[in-house]
Amino acid sequence: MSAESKPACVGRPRSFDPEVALEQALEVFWRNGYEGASLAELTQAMGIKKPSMYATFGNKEQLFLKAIDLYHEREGAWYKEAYEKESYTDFVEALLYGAAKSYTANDKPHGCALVKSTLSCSEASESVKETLLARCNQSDKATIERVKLAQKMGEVCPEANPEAIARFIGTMLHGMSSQADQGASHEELKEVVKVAVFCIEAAMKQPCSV
Amino acid sequence: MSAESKPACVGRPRSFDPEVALEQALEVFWRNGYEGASLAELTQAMGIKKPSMYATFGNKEQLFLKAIDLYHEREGAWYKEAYEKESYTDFVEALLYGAAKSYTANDKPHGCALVKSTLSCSEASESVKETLLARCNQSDKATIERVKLAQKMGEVCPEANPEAIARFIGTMLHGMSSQADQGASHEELKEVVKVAVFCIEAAMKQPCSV
DNA sequence: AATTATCTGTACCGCTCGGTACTATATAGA
DNA sequence: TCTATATAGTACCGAGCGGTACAGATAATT
Repeated sequence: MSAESKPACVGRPRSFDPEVALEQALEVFWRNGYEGASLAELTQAMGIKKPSMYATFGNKEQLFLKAIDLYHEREGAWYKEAYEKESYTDFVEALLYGAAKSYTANDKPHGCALVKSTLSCSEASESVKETLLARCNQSDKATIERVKLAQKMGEVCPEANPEAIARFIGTMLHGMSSQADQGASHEELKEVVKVAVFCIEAAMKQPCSV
Repeated sequence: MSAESKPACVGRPRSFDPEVALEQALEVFWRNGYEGASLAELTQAMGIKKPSMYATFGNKEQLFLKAIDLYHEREGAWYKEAYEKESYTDFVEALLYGAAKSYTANDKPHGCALVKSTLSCSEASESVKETLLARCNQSDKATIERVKLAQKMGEVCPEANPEAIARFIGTMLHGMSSQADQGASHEELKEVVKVAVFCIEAAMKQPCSV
């Protein structure tokens, strides 16, 4: 962070921890999306007043982007773990089951904070939406590369279209976020993943045409 | 409709067609979601002033619900067609390919109006969200029944979990809406469906464990 | 022509939004 | 103790929100 990197050892000391405040803000954004979260609700959750928030984080948009950074740090663990799996099927299973768990954690808002925020951005906040989309594209590209690797290793048949398979996985993740947001439980999402994984692995035993 | 059912042959005649105005409103809601669509933008698109809109449709919420009714009438065709297919695989293919086409039509906003609106409802408009969720649940139940029928006809193995399979299909639809909203093309969505259909049909040739 | 009923358009309501000017307060250094 | 610096809190800004009161316009009825 840049805002609190200054020692600020001269004036009146800050009476709150910016990191903790950012966690509270993230929870509000996660629950209500970027536009749905008002400054009044945000600052109340953070336990500070508006001028303190502006002095520390800049404005609502920058606060949101920093909160999303924190989201990646905190909630991106299952994502990284999936990419560390050696086999392709382990990767897919870790990704989907990890999402099922992460999207339905009891003490957090349900669904993916990124997907929710991106979808709930109206035209009024296009710049935020584009930043979020750039992040999503980054993830999509990583998935494509992972599928290409699997193809090279013979785990996915050579005729397959890696972009399409990666987008299929991305579609599942987006859909699961939507389902979780609308009230699906961890058990229900696990059942969905079970179906998806069974289908994917059945397809891998078939002569490939896709 | 109830608002324009009165002949209203006494006073000054209405100078616009409520059905046409509703179509314009639907397009705005579809593009921006329920909360993201402002009355100013709505009435401008409808070509009328706010008091005319309130006199004809009640308020923003009722206008939205009527617009969603119209959405079902107009855009629900592919959905009904899928349910008219005799075989299970035809049903699944019609449903998914129909969604791919409907969600990326050139002259319309991309994605599913229902899914988009439901996801972009913050806590401020819970009543709208619950109405939309009730509709979604209705569709989900229909899908479950369709899968159960397929199971009875021997097209899906008897050990399978119809709820899980139906929710998997629903997850695909939600995910595709999200992808379309974020810019995926018809071609890209068709590729995704191709992968999904290939996987599903491969799974059907397998001894079932799901 | 007068009356009555309905619709149209302007101009406004109270409220919330994101954002800020200004004052009071708390610390470090001189 | 006094000054400089940075934060905290109050009270406010203009803009946009959903919604409406009211006066003017347009038709059928008497």
